[in-house]
Amino acid sequence: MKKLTLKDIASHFGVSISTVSKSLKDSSEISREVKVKIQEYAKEHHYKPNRVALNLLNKTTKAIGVIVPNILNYFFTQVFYGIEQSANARGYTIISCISDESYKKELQTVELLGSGIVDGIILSLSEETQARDNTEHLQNLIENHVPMVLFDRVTEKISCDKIVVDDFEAGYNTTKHLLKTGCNKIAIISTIYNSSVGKLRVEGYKKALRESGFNYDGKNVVEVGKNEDLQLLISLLLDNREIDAIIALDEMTAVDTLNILKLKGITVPDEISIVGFTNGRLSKYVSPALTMVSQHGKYIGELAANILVDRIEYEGEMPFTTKLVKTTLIERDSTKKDQ
Amino acid sequence: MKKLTLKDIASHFGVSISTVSKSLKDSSEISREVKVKIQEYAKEHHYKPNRVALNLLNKTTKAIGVIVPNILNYFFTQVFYGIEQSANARGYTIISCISDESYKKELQTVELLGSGIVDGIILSLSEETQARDNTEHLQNLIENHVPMVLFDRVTEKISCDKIVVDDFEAGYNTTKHLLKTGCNKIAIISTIYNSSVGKLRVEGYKKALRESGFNYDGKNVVEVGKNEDLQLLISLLLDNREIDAIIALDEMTAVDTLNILKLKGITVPDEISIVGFTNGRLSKYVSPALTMVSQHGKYIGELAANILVDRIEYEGEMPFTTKLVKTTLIERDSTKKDQ
DNA sequence: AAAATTCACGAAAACCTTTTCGAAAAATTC
DNA sequence: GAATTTTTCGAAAAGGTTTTCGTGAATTTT
Repeated sequence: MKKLTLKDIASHFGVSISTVSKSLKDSSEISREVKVKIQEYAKEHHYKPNRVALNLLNKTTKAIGVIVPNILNYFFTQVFYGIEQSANARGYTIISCISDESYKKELQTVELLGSGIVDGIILSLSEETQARDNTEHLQNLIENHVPMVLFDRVTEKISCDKIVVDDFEAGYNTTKHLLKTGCNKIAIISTIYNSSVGKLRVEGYKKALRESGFNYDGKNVVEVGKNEDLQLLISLLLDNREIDAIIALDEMTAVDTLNILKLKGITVPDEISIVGFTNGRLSKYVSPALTMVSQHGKYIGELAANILVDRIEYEGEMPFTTKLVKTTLIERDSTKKDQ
Repeated sequence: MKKLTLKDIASHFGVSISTVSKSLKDSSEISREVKVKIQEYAKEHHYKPNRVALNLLNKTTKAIGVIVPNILNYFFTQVFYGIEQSANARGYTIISCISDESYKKELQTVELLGSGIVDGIILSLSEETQARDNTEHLQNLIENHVPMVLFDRVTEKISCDKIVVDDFEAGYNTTKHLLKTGCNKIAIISTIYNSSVGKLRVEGYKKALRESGFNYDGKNVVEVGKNEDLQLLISLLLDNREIDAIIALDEMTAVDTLNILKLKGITVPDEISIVGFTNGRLSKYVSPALTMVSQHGKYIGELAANILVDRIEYEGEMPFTTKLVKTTLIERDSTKKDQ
């Protein structure tokens, strides 16, 4: 019933455990005769060395833990895919966990992964963690010398390697682009106003407006909570102020917004332009196809995995780095052409 | 630089390892005085028991391995989400791997996970594995007494717990439904003709046709390879035969088909109806919104995790079960109303 | 034939933790 | 004060593997 161990094989042949171990490693210390019979027996019974024992022995697991807030979000799926690819290429397995945007779950997961079952951790903060600004659990990790890479949703309080999207620039650039196409009454719809990412995009947006001589109007930034009615909020927005462009900070909201505008008989992009964040699978297929900001999720994942493995495998001191990944605007049909 | 162990704490206080271990477990064997000073020291230095050592000791890891062919496919993402939820609720962590539809990668992953780092495995076969019909690696797993649950893409050659979508019935029902709406020149577009799933759907389709007195015409089943041009294949199909409905066996293809038909000036559903498989995020948002077959991915994931954990934790003998999960047709605007 | 070398294997430590059992010291009972 | 109990701690095993070192036997060298 139980798994075959070296000890089992040893007692079967009346030899020592070391002899079996060496035989299976084809060591020259063992006579040909003994080696082959042990090797054959092992192969026949599908012997596999117990990895847990090896992990303990080697003090390394060749695994990295990944904690993402939400796997149903396409950006994170892409990052995850990138991590998996790169980590695998470098001989590491992935242990993946979902924090579900919950601080508690993130905490539990971090504690679990920090207890030796992985060689390092890649993490993007849950929204609740960012809202509470409670990062003690991560500080513990650092003090326990667990290598860590933070991506996308990061915190200044922890010093470690980080990869961030240039969300400030992204907000700035998309706003600039909309201004160039003749829009200047630009609204933002944010579902992530608690996260660093959301705030940075809004800041970039403000800067672009100011630079072009338009003053920033806080009322044009609509915050949508978890169970709030987007349709209602958009109606409210449009009734109260004149709007000629909307920036939606996630893909779902961008698509929803498009549909709501269509329902209201508003033509996109003639009356109102739309730009969304996260270039996922939806935006290409709706009509008009949506202009989106790509954050290059897969690339970020690959980068994160490589940086982490570098740190795990490098013996000496290494300064922490923060990589800034630029976004790309993918122009489709929900915005007017640049003149 | 290294992690704090019981031994370190022991030598710091000049006591034995057992004393430290017991102190941290608040054992009554240890004097209050000694206990508190050790507990405080441990807390201060963020001591965490090494999980790898515990795993070895307990011969259990409280982790389950998940191998899916493709994480970018929404069905698998959903299953994954379900597994994560249920496994977590029962105290298990997930180690997730992607086989990328490759036999080789599946093999490697199975070997890795089978070596003691997880208590059980949940797996859906890669397409290549199914095409080759090579399941030796899974047989080894069984012989090594690693509990396993196969889902969606399964094989008869391995006896273990399985969860399958009733793809035969799904193919049958969608065809029946299309027939009822007045379509009887129904084509199928399959990107998964090598997989059990794809074949079953086509079989169900055949049965429905025969039952209604239409004879099955193999030429109406279009197989689309990885790099083939869908647009071309659809044109070919429509030029050669009269078609009034198309069943697409995955979501991407359904959406693509819709766009191709629109491009050709064919109205959906008046001239041609479309039904797609996998009720993901795309189908709701295209116009007309697509009628889709939902396979209840999240539910399947939850079921898989629960069955696996049951088997892991149950001591005695338990017969293997195969659960058949029924699909649901989600009617939207790409099919005509039932009369 | 004695000395040196090679061969073939076993013992034991190390990785870290928990737990059982034993034992010394302290406290209690008579 | 002697006998008994309680308190408090340590030694050791177990989990599975790898690796270093040691040892006896066989072989080779002189």
